[in-house]
Amino acid sequence: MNIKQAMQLLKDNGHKQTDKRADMIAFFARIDKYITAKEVLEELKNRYDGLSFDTIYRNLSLFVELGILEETELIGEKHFRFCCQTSKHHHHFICLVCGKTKELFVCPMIDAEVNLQGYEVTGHKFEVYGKCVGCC
Amino acid sequence: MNIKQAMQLLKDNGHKQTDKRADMIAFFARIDKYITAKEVLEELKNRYDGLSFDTIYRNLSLFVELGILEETELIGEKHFRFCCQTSKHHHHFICLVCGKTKELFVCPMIDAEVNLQGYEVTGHKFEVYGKCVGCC
DNA sequence: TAATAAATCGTAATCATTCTTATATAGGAG
DNA sequence: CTCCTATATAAGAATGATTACGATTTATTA
Repeated sequence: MNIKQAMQLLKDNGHKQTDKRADMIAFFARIDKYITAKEVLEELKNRYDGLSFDTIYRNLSLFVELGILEETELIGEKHFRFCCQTSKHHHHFICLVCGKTKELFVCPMIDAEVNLQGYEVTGHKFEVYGKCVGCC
Repeated sequence: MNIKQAMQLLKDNGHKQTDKRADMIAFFARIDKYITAKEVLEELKNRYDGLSFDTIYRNLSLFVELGILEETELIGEKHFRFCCQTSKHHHHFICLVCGKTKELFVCPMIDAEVNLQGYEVTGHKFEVYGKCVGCC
């Protein structure tokens, strides 16, 4: 994912390209790690006086829905990050201190599905948690 | 994990063996799937008038801490299940309709760790989601 | 430029979970 | 068996994240 693509996705799905959305997307592209809704709010509050968190939350879900952001639950709170550029299927190591990630290209799904005949598989999650090199 | 073991773990760690704890543990052993705190509360409320949800929550975290229960976040809510008898490291397919699980004995961690030199790995999660045979 | 559908604000409401304080109880010491 | 003390519990308030809502504003396009 990149900024242009993301803005285009909004338009293509009948959504408006507002300054706040552009700023949110630019922020995610720049920071490139998992952050909370609160962190997004803090960042944008500087530029937009009286910014409502309803706006942040609504846009976060919209972005996830459109495939602009990916979402995961860390320590009881939703975290979001800009979808990777990498087109190949992969998973993440996630630093629980700073939220930075590292792509992991191993995936056990092919092996797992052999044992799931008759089951309807709708998704899977493989995440490795710890401290990144910078946070150790 | 089994009921006897669980009760013994309480005693060994200086906790009291109350009727409510015994009932919670028995319930988890019997139902054998992922359930929410609310479902535990509903079950025990029949037997204990004026049961506080604080009691449920406190005991749930205690049980997780002692390794009696395992915990995961499904659809924005914590779910708990009795730890499997199986001693071998494994993961789960989880039915998002009924909470039932199926053990999966593939794990990508060995392969993943090769790419995580210099990182401190503290945990990992591999879960497959969908509908079980009974819920399809 | 006007019309309109979508976005935003401000705030209230909700939902799961945790905290607090007073009371009750399990389990060990005597 | 009885008392003592640390632990557990009840009741409800408090918290923190998230969602909902009616009124207002704004981006788009015709």
